[in-house]
Amino acid sequence: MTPTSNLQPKRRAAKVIRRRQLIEAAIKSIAKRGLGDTTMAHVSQAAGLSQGIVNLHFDSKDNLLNETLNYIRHEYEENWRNAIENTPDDPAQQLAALLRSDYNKKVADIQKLAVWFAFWGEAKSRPTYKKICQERVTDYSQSLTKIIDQLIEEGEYKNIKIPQLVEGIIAMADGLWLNILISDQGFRRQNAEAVMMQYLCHVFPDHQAAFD
Amino acid sequence: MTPTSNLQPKRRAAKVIRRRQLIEAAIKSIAKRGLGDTTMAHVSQAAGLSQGIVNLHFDSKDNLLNETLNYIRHEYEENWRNAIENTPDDPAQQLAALLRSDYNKKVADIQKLAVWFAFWGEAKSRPTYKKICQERVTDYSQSLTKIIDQLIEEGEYKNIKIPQLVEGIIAMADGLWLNILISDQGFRRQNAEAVMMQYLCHVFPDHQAAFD
DNA sequence: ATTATGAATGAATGCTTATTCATTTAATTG
DNA sequence: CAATTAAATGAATAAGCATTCATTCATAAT
Repeated sequence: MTPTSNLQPKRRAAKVIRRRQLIEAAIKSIAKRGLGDTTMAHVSQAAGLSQGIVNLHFDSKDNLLNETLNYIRHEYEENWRNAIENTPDDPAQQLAALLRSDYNKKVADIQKLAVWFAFWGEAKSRPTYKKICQERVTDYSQSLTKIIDQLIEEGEYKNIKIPQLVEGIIAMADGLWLNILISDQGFRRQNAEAVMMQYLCHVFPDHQAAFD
Repeated sequence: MTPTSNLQPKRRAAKVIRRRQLIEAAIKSIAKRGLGDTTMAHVSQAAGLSQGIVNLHFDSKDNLLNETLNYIRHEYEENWRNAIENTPDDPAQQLAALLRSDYNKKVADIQKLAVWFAFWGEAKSRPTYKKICQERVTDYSQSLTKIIDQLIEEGEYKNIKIPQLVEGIIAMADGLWLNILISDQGFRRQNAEAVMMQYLCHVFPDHQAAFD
């Protein structure tokens, strides 16, 4: 038996809750001050707890940050998988739902975007960050490709290079996040959604109804 | 007369050269270690100079980083303005040239991309970074809009919402940079260019010749 | 009620790092 | 060839920070 499996249910629950609480405090601090200026003291204070608390639950700062990135990645994936599941089994509608999900209040929240960009900014020199960021894209593009395959067959579209279209859509989706993050209040989630939908209208002109 | 204008030519030149040298050392270090792990010692060592040299030429680390961002922003702008100037006065060709310029060896170099993302990652909490990043986009989108206006008139395209198209193109351009940065050797500059050109083909089907 | 165990605290530690500045080196001038 | 001025050095300083751990607090078990 491992030490953790000896814990009583209530205590084990408390541990999970505290970890989430600290991750959310980390997100807040990263959004407020950036990754570079976020200290352990900031995180523990934001959580209303004491200095040593992060080391107690995550061993190190590095580990906390890895888990923070993992957390928003899973939240992101859960969000788009939900969107697909709760949409009728029609390619065009599914495509619209998948891409609209990127501009949900939950995931396109300005704090979460700040965190994504903070980690992307360090990804080149941090293999762990890079890997998690890559995983996010591979899962997403698999689902996206499947839906587009169906839509192209259904609509008998010609001359569409699928991998390039998928890469283009994902690129635009990320770039619109940047626009939301950087622009001063001018560019919002709904705006980003509209830009993406116009793109889809151009590529799939016979299915414009789904993208309005 | 200001103190600097009293300087002899040789020494004044040296000062400018040293500053550029230090900025380039900063770029190298940021690409290698990230913004968060880049220290003054790293920068001065990369430049082959002594500890205090950055403070001598830039006063502070903050200032060096601001100037570094400024530097790549100007390089970026110079690059696309050159591309437009060296292209025949035809909207479709100019559009292609402008967008291809984003994937030049010079500006889409992996080190420079790492620097862009490093600063974007901190932009939310650093007004100076944010401002410079915004300026980059406003200048670019003005030129882009002008060219697209012409192309739409020439081609008599209907139902194109110009501001949204411009935002979409810029978003895709930035997102493709992210793809180059994050993907392990899989996705390269030419690949990104092809994705973008396919997008333009979809939007401007009567001008596909310019985008091949 | 008592004991045992896990959770949380926060002061102390030691390392890292930006910045300073007295000193050295190099170039320019008269 | 001095004398002057600018550029560069690098050891010393001081501030900030992650991490540790002896101690306290809270909860569960007996």
